[in-house]
Amino acid sequence: MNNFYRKVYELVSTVPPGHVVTYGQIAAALSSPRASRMVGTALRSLREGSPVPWHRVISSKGRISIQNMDHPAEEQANLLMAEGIVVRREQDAFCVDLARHLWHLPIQEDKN
DNA sequence: AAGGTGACTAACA
DNA sequence: ATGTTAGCCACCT
Repeated sequence: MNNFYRKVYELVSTVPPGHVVTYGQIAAALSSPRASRMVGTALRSLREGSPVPWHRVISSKGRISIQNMDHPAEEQANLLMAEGIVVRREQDAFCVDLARHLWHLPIQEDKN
């Protein structure tokens, strides 16, 4: 099934406020650890009114790697900080304290 | 229909 | 240590 996007959205939606997940985590949960780019692509296609907490998804190094002009990294950083997430300002990008806020994704049932 | 493009990652040089 | 390269695979031209 091509519900890849939908799965991504559902998975991201399970992340509670105050926590973050990485693209790789989601990709791995969808059984393709290296398909993390697809996760980013999926989030990129989200519209403004989307219920999906896209801002809780960051790179494996805890950096905000967003490249969407409509929603600059600074805005994502603000959204995260509004949830109590510790966001540090780096030279290039913002950095989230993974050890502190990384969320453990719900375990996926094994395939039939 | 076929090929290019990524809001990524991990492995190499 | 930083810079490149290859793999991923659904979506867009």
